[in-house]
This record gives sequence, C-alpha cells and structure tokens, in this order.
Amino acid sequence: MTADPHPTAGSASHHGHDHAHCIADALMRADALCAERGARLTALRRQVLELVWNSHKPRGAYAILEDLSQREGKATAPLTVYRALEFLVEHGLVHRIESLNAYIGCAAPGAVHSGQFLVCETCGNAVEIDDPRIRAAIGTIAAEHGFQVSRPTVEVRGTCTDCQEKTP
Amino acid sequence: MTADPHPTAGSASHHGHDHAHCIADALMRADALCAERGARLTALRRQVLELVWNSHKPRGAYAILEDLSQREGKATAPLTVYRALEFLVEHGLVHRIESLNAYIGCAAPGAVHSGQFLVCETCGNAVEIDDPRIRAAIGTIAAEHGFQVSRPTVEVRGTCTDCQEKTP
DNA sequence: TCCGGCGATGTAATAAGATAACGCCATGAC
DNA sequence: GTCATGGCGTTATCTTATTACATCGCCGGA
Ligand SMILES: [Zn+2]
Ligand SMILES: [Zn+2]
Ligand SMILES: [Zn+2]
Ligand SMILES: [Zn+2]
Repeated sequence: MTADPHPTAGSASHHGHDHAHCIADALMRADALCAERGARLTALRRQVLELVWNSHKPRGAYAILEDLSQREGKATAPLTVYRALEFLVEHGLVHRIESLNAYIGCAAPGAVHSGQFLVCETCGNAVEIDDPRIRAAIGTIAAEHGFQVSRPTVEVRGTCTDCQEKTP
Repeated sequence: MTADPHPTAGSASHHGHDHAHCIADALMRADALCAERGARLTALRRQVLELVWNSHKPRGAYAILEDLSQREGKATAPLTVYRALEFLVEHGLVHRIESLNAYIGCAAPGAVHSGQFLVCETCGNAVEIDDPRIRAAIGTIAAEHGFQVSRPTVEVRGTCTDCQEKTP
C-alpha cells in the first residue's frame, strides 16, 4: 500500500488536482475515525486539521497559527495550535516532519503505518509513502541490535520529478 | 559495515569503555580527513568536535555552547558553535539528529554512508548504523517515484537493550 | 613589502519553534 | 445540583537558530 493518493507521483496543488476534495476527504475520514474511537474532534481541532491540509506541503506551527488567527479574526496563542496538533498527531491524522519542524496531513489515517516521506527541497512538497521493504529493513536491523522500536522516522530529502524537469 | 565501534551494541560511557580513546580517535581521523581535503580544522572547530564527542549521546548546540564557554573561560555566542557545527556536518564529521535538534559525532567519517540512527528514548544514547538494506530500500522506492535523493534521514526511536533489561 | 581578497571569528539583535503555569468554562456522570 | 474531567484561554518563558554587520589573519599578486 503506497499511500500516495495522487496518481502523478510527487504531485501537488500546482498540478491542478481537486484539492478541495483532498481536504473534504481528510476531514471526513477524521470525523469517522474519531467517532469510532470516541475521540473528540472539536471545532478547533477540526479547523487546525483543515489548515494543515491547506496544501501538500508541510506547514510550520506558526504558519498554521497565523491562518487560524486570520480566520478567527482574533489573535490566537501558539499553545492553542500546539495542543490541537498534539491531538492530531496522537491520533495519526497528522504527521510531524522532524527535519522541517513542520506538520502535514496523513495520507492514510487509521491504517497502520510508520510515516515515511519524500520531501522535495525545491518545491517543498512532501509525499507520504509506506514501503514495506523499508519497514522490514528497519525491523530487522533493530532486532539485530536488540533494539525495541517505538517510532521510526524516515525523511528522504531530495528533488521530486517535477522539479528535476524544471532544472535539468 | 555496521559502524558501531563498540562490541556491546548500544553501549556507551556507562559501560566503562575507554571513551578517551573514542575522542582521541575521532580527532585523529578528523585531522587526517581535513588535511586530505584541504579543509581547515581550526582550533575552534576541533574544540567543538571534541565537545560533541564528550559522550555517545546527541548533544544540543546550546549544551555544547555552555561547555565551550566554560572551557574558554568566557561567554561564547551561539553563532560560534553553529558555524563550527555547520562545518563539521558538511564534512561528515558530525551528524545532526533531526528529531532531537541535536548533534552527534560520526562513527565512520570519510566512508560513504547516509546516517541512520537507533535513538534510545530512555538513556538518550544514539547508535549510528549504516544498513545497506535500508539504503537500498530507500533508493528503490525513490527511483520508483522518480525522486532524486540528496539526503536520507533515518532515525529510529525506541529502547535499547540495556534499558529494556532495566525495565522489563 | 604592501595591498587586496577571502575565509574565519566576534558581537549584537532577533526570529522561529515550543512549553510551563495558572485558571475558567462546558460537558457529562452521579 | 454537584463534582470531576477535559478542552481552551492567557501570559510568560524557554530553547533553538539565524540575520546583519564589524574585525581579524592568512595568503597570493602587484
Ligand atoms: Zn491535494
Ligand atoms: Zn500517515
Ligand atoms: Zn556517520
Ligand atoms: Zn537506553
């Protein structure tokens, strides 16, 4: 299961896909998931999730904060956003990209996966993948070291197809 | 080549290995490497490298800064440390652990490798590995996506052998 | 030798990211 | 109604990282 919902690998909004659909879909899945788990996807958290999904690029907490403040028409405190993000990450609706200090919507919430990303250094898009080979390799080597894995992080920086074509 | 120089996997200073040797060795290799490349391993940079190697735990830039200030007997600016770290990272003498905002000495400088780590959430030790299967898996999936890799990041959080034994 | 260039370092200020401490209020169980 | 819980607001503070500008020292060319 490669979790990329976009047929054109590495693509994003500039490819003119129906991103409104991406957002609506993400929100719907979140509603369903939280209902199923008895988790409270409050208005605020839902709002933050929607803002995270504003693009397929990882977004910083303070960028989200700005959006939120603007949308609410009043200044919001950083903590508000961080708390919402914490909830969303805990429930697997959002991933944190460690190497960017940024957050991105999960492409396959609910499914068991470990969060692996191809992050383009040029356009900023990040594609979530979930390659069983990588997972397996990490599991194997961890076992060899007697290491008990709790959270694997794979973030591959580089250049996506589109950006390679633009700068050959 | 699993780059762990310590026979007891995941070990560190508390195992009583000769850490002075680790440091001396790291500095020697750094000298050699920089000489070979015509890079200037200045006194300051060498000092910072030594401080990074103070343990096998990743260390924050400001922790290193404190050590440096103390050793120099005068306050040092953050930028001083960040510049030195930038140099060391560029030359592969030090790795940055993204998920910790911290820095750790490279176990195999000079050799081509991608920096993969097993990071214990309990004791803070980080063991550098360089598993060809992980590298290969990342290479394969990147190719499948037409993605050109520049810097793969693999940071596996979890619990090391020692810490598992202590808390069964 | 003197000069100009360049890379390394010093200094100060500030940006960006994240958390701590405290309290109020809505919800729901009893 | 009462109480406990969890979510949210407010304020202050902390950690991490960078920007802007000045200075120093080394080295090659005039
Ligand atoms: Zn989309
Ligand atoms: Zn995901
Ligand atoms: Zn290394
Ligand atoms: Zn440990």
